[in-house]
Amino acid sequence: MTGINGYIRMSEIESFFKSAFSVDNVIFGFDGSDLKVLLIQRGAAPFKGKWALPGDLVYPNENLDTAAERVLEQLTGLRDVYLEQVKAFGAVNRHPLGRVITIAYYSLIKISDFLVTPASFAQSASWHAVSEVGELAFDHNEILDTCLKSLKRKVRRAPVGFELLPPKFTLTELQQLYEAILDDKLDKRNFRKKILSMNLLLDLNELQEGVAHRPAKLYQFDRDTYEAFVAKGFSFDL
Amino acid sequence: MTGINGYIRMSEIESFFKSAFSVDNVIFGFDGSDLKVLLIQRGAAPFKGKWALPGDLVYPNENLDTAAERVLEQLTGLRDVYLEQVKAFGAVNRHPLGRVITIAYYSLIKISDFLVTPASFAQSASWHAVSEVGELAFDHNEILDTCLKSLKRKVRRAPVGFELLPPKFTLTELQQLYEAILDDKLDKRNFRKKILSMNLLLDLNELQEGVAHRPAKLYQFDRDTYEAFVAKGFSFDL
DNA sequence: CGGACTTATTGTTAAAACAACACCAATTTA
DNA sequence: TAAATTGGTGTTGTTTTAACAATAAGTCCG
Repeated sequence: MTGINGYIRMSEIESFFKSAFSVDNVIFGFDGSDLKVLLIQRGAAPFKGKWALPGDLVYPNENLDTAAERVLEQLTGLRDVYLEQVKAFGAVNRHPLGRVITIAYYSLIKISDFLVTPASFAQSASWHAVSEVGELAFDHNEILDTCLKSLKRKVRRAPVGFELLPPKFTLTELQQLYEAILDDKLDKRNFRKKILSMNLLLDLNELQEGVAHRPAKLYQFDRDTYEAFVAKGFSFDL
Repeated sequence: MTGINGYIRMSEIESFFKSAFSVDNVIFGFDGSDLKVLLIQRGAAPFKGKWALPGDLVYPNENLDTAAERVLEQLTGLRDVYLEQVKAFGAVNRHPLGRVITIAYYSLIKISDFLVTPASFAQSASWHAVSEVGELAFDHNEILDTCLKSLKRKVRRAPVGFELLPPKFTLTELQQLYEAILDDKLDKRNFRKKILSMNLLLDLNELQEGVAHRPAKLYQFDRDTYEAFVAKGFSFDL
């Protein structure tokens, strides 16, 4: 159906409208060696003091995606960020204060863009290596797991990894990012061959600076070429 | 967050609890040549008379998956069926009578099992070829599209196609199923080679009966072997 | 019973993708 | 100028994929 289909009485309808929904956002970042997730420390019950995914109730006149964007912006000040809906979590008792289902999203942000923390509650937000996250509030461990699996799948089939890197990056940095996400070592020569053969990287003819060894060439993701390829049925595959 | 995090007033909380959620279920079947979807004709406003996906509001103390199973069982009488959550749809105005977000699922059933229609509203349910579905109620065309895309992806990476076939089937039937889902012709020899090399089919040493031509061998999906493979990290890929 | 009809079954080959592997180059620093 | 560090590059054998067509086993009809 969806909804009110004539087979339930009006008095019953009201009891259905006693639920709420929220969005929770798994915000991923990459610091050069680890895949990280942005968590907040809860300042109020329930689960006061526990680490949790940033999230909020969805306003009555707000679209789900908009709510997820709002949560992200309130916490990081960032807009126009890569955002993907993953799954709804709706176990009856997942929220101690009532029936709340939550729609899980993940975002990919450039960790270096996250300098200030505009929202009032943000002073208690911090990055945690995904591999070292402890017990979270609510069912947030399950949500994080699901989003991480979803990211692993996604990153092999669409060039979303670039969302986590600064605009200019080296091939080694890119490889380290993939290794962190996939939790697996990749062969350097094969990786470079494959990535470069896709023609999605623009060689900037610039070199790294300030490193104590041979500087690497800097590249930039060529979004225009990518979108032209996609339009023609090209599929990224790693 | 999830929920009530201390940054909104109680009076505001109540207004959040004026929303409802539903599940909608894209029930796929296969009739030997077309991929089909089970639709119901709405008997009440809104969208009275329009075809729609079967769905219902989620009971206050009911899990999402359970609700999707219930919708399926009420319509078809079937239980223990392949069911997958796909996405939440929550545009503010998607439901004319209030804020209702819906969680979309798809199910895969053996069309031959669907003989009787126990639910009272089921007399108006019928199978429609996916390629010929017209305009549906609500945002159900979008939901159907999304579920179909999800099925196409899934069917290449996990052996779920078997859920749509009777227990005994021929390789040609299996191939036709894949062709219907993927909307693409496959090479017969390559298809058979690939499928058989996975060792997921049990040769029953039986032949088709009642066909006006050379009868084909019958096979059965070997779920035990599949699960043993999965446990060892094997991945189905078509 | 034989020929026409229909679908089932099977193998080869060339091209592409993949996996495994090691050495020299460029820069900084001591 | 030598040591340390990371950057960059090719080849080969193996596997996978894609393209392609002839024979086999039954049924049906005359």
